[in-house]
Amino acid sequence: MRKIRKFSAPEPSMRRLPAYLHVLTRLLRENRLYVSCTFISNELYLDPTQVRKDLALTGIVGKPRVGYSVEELIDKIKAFLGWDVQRNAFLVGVGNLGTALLGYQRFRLYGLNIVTAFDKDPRRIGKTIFGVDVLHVDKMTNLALRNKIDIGIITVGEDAAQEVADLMVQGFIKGIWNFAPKTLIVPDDVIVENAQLSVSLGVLTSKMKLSQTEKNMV
Amino acid sequence: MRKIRKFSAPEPSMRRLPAYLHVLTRLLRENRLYVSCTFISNELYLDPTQVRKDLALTGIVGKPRVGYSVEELIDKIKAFLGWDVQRNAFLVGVGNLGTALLGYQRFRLYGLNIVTAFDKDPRRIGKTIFGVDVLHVDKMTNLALRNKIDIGIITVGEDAAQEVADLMVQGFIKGIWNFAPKTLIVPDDVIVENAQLSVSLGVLTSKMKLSQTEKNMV
DNA sequence: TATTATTCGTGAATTAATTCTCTATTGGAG
DNA sequence: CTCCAATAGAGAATTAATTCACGAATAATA
Repeated sequence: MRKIRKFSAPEPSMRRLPAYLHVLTRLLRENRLYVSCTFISNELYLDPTQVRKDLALTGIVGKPRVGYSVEELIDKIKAFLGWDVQRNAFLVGVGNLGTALLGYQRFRLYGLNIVTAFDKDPRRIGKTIFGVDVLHVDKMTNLALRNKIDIGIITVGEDAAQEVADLMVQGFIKGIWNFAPKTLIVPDDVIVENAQLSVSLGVLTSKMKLSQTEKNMV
Repeated sequence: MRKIRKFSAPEPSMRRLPAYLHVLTRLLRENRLYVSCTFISNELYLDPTQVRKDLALTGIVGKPRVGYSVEELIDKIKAFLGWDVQRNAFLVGVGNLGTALLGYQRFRLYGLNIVTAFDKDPRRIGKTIFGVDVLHVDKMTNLALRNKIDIGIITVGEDAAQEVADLMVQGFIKGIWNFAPKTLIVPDDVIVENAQLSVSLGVLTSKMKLSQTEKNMV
């Protein structure tokens, strides 16, 4: 029996999907037509059943003894991640990180199209960075309403983050990608994904510390 | 009975700790001496028991009816995350993202000190970016051996990532912070933390898609 | 054509993480 | 001084995620 599409997926699974895509695009370049869970699990040091269950989320159906079609699998994963459609985004905060994101070509692969950037600093306003115009943040809400913007990227400091989020909500932006070290308050129908660098660094340094402690004990 | 320090911690807990720190440093600025789990859980929309268990990982002891000492809690969390000591780091790949990381002042708060940057592109070598010298990547391994480098930050493309990781391993770097969209192969005693932007973006766009589907059904 | 090895898919078992429930403590109010 | 309300802490119960075990399908091989 076919399972009914769930409205949520395990977040750990979602976080693994992009890694599968990296392996798969390489295989596509190498002109491989089929791939098995076993192969992917070896490449990424994961349990094969886990890979199978993750891939099943996308609705892919494999052939026993053969595996999955590489091309089809890529399409299904992209579709599952929502990377099969283009999404227009506004970016607020053209500091170092914001600038880097504006220049990150790879976002095209994920359907992310940064349309315009915003800032408060007059020295930045009026510039064009990697082909993206920088306007005053006051203009954002109205432009978002007029142009149907899907995603708001917040790369301002923690002090301004909530304020910027409020403006995005007013502009009917339904997805916020928040790089500021601040927990944002938004209505229920707005999705916030936090992408603080500190989280990742904390996991690394914490693990380094723990492994150091372990070594001292042995 | 006092629990013996574990050698590992739930990764979801580790990932929440930096958010606690954001709240706590704000409270410290506001001169608050004590804070309860209930307060923190309200700020961050988390379950109070979850907060309590997370904080317990750090070894903090609270007072009933009062809560935890803000200052002490900050120190314990920082210690648990390994942010109480300074770690020297090399960064390889001075593109947009690498440059942004070099200019990210906040890393000081986490004890991360980027000593030198490396690249292969002759146009970048010899420059000084945000006070950090850029050298040819061939010099990295020897310099790492001589200077005792704790962390290697990889901000090169996927094609060069493994090669760079190998050089870091040769230089006795025990922690790798990998921004390249590639799964790295390293010895057991080296810790790799992946920080691909695509993962976070995938969670956001995937959730946006799922919430859209849900809406269409209702 | 029959056999074998590989792989998918699924349900069960296990392990990890979260949430619930209760007890003990303690500062403040009456 | 006594009672009350807020809170930490710890163990139990629940839920989520991972891993195990096995049956069914199928391409390759003898």
